[in-house]
Amino acid sequence: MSGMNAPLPLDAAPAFASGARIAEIAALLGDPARANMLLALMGGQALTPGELARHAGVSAPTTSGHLAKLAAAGVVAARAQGRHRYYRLASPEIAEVLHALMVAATAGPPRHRPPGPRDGALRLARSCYDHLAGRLAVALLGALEAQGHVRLSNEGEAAEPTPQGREFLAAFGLDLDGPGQGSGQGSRRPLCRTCLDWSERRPHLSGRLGAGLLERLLVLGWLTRVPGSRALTLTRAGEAGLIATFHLPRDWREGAGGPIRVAS
Amino acid sequence: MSGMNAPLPLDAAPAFASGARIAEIAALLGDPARANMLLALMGGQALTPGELARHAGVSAPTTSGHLAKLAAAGVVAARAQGRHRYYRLASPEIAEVLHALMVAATAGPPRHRPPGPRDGALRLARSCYDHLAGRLAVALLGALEAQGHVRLSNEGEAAEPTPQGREFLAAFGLDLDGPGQGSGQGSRRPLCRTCLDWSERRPHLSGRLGAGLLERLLVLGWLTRVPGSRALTLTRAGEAGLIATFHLPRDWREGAGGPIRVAS
DNA sequence: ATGAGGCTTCGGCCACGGCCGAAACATCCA
DNA sequence: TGGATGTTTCGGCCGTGGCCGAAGCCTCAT
Repeated sequence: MSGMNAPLPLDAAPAFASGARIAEIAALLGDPARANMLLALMGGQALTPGELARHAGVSAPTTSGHLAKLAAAGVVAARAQGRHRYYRLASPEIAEVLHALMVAATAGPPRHRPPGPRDGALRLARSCYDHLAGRLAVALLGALEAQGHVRLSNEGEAAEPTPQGREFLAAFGLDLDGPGQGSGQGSRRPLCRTCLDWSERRPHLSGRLGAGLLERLLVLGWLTRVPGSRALTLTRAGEAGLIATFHLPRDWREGAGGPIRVAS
Repeated sequence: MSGMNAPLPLDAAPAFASGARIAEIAALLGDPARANMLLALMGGQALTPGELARHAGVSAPTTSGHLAKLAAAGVVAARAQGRHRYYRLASPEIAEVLHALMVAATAGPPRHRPPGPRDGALRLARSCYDHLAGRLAVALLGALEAQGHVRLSNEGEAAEPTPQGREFLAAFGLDLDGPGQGSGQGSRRPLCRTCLDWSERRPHLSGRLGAGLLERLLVLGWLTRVPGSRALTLTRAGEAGLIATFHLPRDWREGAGGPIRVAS
């Protein structure tokens, strides 16, 4: 055995998940209003009850009640700030659950799935909890791999930065050894993972690396958030920067599914 | 870009998961009775309504109603066989959701988590949907790695069989190029993945390789199922075989958390 | 200080859905 | 052919929980 026997705190208590506790969480995600709120929170930004109420299409009192339940169960966490209360997903584990649900929801039977109006922009670039997703994310991972900064293995299931890649990313402003806000239990969040992009059906980067990359791109102003949506816009400076720095191919908008028309 | 641009059928329809559909699935998992049924099905065996009724602690009519709903939504699938109807989880995607829920349920706040009676046996070896989990699974992966049959990377996030390992596993009776029963949409299930063992907090093998391995171990009689439980028993022949063939360390029962006491 | 905006609490309405017992249906066995 | 076993359908009971409007708080702006 090699490094996999890292000093993980096993003693913590490996009790088994009870059906009751699972049902408790799932039931909270199982209400349309709450599901829409949580889906909005998957954008990664903390949102106020008012914004969440609009997302869910219910009144403020109803929203307040929902949020209280979600917070009590540890699904979301709140942070008071002046006159507002900002809610966010409580942990990466919860984001995992929502992600798995999204995959199952799309992979399922071919029911009627009305393509929403903003789909075009969402498919190009969006935030997924704390990292970048969409065609841009897929293309970016491709570019990183082509440059030898990241090595993919196992049919795209796994990714790992190369030594040269670490240097490159550090120069870009990423601290790969940072704390990485894992959820409790002392479990450190993995540095680099792939996450199946559920619109592109191809992997993109997640984990601490993916999160740091998105943060950096936002700070640089290369990407900007679209208010009230998970969609992200690639600025002109951003596109130029990504092409110059990451060698993003100029035709990245042309994926295997053809170019995406962004609704005007 | 490398092999990651495999011929995946993108045209299939990358519509976005709606809150409604997500809520529909989550609501189905959000009832204690149904959650317990699905947890039982996570054992990987197809079960009859009667068995599921006992697992859930509800009457037969109630169970029947639950199963009808789950089947209609594509969460479970049924197969009639004589006087019995065998139910199983409908897809790996659903198993993924349940797994994420189990992780979230254990990782959450330290609520009271009564350790069940069969915990000891479960922690040693159990089935997880279609592959092996528990301390034995973790030790087995460690042995495979030590023998150079599998290469782990990225903090245990990823695993991949080496050429030598493929040969070894083929000799053991595994067909690594088999179809692999992925769920619809032509998406082929990954060959080899790791899955965080949520009792050991360490990775073990899943994917087609993990599934094939468990199947083979059961066929050989090295592992046997404990009726009415997800627990698996390592037979004397099995332990000897694993030590001889896989070089499983003799003291595999002694994990980082100390030996496990199996309730008598 | 006074008002405005945002959020929460309270009270009450109503529907959805889980639960069971009884009975119908299906399948296998004798 | 009859009876035993497993499964589903039907009917009815009842609790849980989502929803809103009105009113109360709190925080900030004027």
